[in-house]
Amino acid sequence: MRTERLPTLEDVARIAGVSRATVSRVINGIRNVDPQLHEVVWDAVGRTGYVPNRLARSLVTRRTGTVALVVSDSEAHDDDPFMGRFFADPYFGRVVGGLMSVLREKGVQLALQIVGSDDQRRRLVGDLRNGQADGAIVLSLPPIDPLPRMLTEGSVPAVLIGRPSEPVPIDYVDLANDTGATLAAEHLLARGCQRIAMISGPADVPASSDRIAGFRRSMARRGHGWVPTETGNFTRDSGETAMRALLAGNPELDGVFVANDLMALGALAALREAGRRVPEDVAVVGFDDSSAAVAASPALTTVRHPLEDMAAEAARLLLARIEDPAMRVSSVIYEPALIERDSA
Amino acid sequence: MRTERLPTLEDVARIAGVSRATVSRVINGIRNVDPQLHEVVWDAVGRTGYVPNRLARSLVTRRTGTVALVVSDSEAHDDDPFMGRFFADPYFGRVVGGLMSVLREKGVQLALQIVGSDDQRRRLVGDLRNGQADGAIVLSLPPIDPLPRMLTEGSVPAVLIGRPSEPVPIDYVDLANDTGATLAAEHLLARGCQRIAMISGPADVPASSDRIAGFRRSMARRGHGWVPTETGNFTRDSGETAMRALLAGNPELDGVFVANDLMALGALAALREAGRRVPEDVAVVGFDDSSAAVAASPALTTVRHPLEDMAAEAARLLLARIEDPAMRVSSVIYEPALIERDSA
DNA sequence: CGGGGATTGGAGAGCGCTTTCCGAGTGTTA
DNA sequence: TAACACTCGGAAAGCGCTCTCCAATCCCCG
Repeated sequence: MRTERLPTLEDVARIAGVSRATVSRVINGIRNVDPQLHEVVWDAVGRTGYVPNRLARSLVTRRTGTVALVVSDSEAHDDDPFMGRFFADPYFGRVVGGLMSVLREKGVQLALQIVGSDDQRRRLVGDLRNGQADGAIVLSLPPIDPLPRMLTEGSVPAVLIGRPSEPVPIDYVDLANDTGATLAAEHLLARGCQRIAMISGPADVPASSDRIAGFRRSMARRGHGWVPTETGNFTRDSGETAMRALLAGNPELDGVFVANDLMALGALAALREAGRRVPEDVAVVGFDDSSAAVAASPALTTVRHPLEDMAAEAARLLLARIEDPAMRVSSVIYEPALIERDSA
Repeated sequence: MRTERLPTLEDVARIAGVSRATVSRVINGIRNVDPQLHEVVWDAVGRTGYVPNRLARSLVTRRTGTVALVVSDSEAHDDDPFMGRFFADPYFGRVVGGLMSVLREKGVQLALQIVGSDDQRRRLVGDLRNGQADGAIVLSLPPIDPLPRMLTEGSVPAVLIGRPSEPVPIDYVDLANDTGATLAAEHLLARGCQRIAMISGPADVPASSDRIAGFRRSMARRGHGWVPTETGNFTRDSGETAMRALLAGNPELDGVFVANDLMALGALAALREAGRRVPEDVAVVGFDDSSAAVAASPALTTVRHPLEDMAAEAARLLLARIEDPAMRVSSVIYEPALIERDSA
């Protein structure tokens, strides 16, 4: 590869017969530059094929036009298949899609960052403070995560998707998970289900515990003080396993709320295997309204989680905070809705 | 937000009582520095909480430690829902997961770039040449895409996932799509299917046309010179529509090869709706072995597309090319395998 | 026709880092 | 002890850009 040097501002300036400063002004549209010169400069830019060097520009402006999408994972179990699962999960894609829908038109780039250890988190915050990116959208996976606090302490503009596990003055967007669970409970009850069980996610992550709490509370209010529950980890297989366990312990069950669609898919398989018809014998309500819900058969009745919208809102919030770091800390909570299909 | 200036190399040097150059050497582990000084410097780094500024470093080293994941789309239909679909598709996540599995341990970042117009492509190539990233992994969606050629002409290290639509001297990884289609054909034939149809993807994208060609060729060799075909666009809904059309024109059909799992899901729905049992009445073979395949009911017999592995290999290839730009252009073709499940 | 204000272009000082080039210090050999 | 080869740290020149000064030019009005 020839190291043919690329044209720089300097080159353009020489060709246009003006100073670097002038070219810079023209390119950035600053101040009134004599229209004649203006044209001469653009002409030179065209002839040289000049492209501004973003790195150099960022170094002085302290702006990169990039935001980081940080996935904060718990300690990596090394050759851990987890991240693979995470990326393949529709969750990740939906978030990226939502973010890009607003970032793209603003010409802002997205840089992906995975941190799995506190050391990596420290390094990340350091880089961010150094202006590696203008801000961060954070997807926090571990039950308790020091990252949000580190970010605020480093005064790095950041927005979480999902509420922080411990109270931290940081912007976030979240779903009213408890309301969603309530919707599911009421639907199951309204259908006439009598023996209702639940397949939950890990009890220690906020989104999951909110769903558990919301579901239990609603059921208790309607006289169901005890809800048989099995815990999964949001994967399809764990849903299948949980459903089998539930069936073994509660053969007479006629309704189940599954804390996400992927697990519901597994549950459906286990039910089919056990010869139960859905929804006739057992009604199933999922959560997320991911693409899996409509792919399932029967199509899943599920709680809609407007993840794309939430991610888009997170992006907007982040952009606003970057613009005005003194902005009041705010959070946006989305209301879920029940999507009725065939499984309940 | 206080603009408390972050410690720089200069500060560390002052505290350690040495010159900037020395600190730089210590930090980058260059040359033998007196072990004593070495320690003094690290101590100063620790005390100040110094973090090197990657931007500044990149500006001089011409290395960013970042590779771009470029999604080259056709002209955006503006408020086009397409990108949303694309990100939500398991395809995107699987690629990201595969890439990260390699990049992560090398400490290389991934920056996401979407280009929808030739203008954006030009700008992208310019930025890349300017060292915005060390190289690019390209996901090319349009039937004919000038990007690969632009990249090679700009001598930007790049690797395509999927072969280029027109011959360009560029590294790529691809799947032997035709072989995959052959696998599907033989399986259907071996099952004893007599009237076999196909739901293909858009005829103008390479991956899709290879599947069509491979399938037709294999069928022809076995005496089936004519294969009823409907074209979809790789979405679930298009698969459903295509299946209906196929059924309408060929009510007696007993086997169908669907060019990806998502469309197969739709086909399954259409078959169910038409009262056909799968696989008893109609055998269905999908393509990709995405998570949708196992989620489907009946679980899809499908052609495995090792996308994660391919993406990982693409990342390795890219890293190698960045290291040695003169490296011979190479391509890696993966062999698909038939995964037998319940639908055929 | 001269002076004040407004407008415009240029010089140059950085942004934070790497790296070449040197000179000074150390050890080795004849 | 002198000559030589090394080793090691520091000074300084950039990487490509922005932006603050400041000087030059222009216009308008008295």
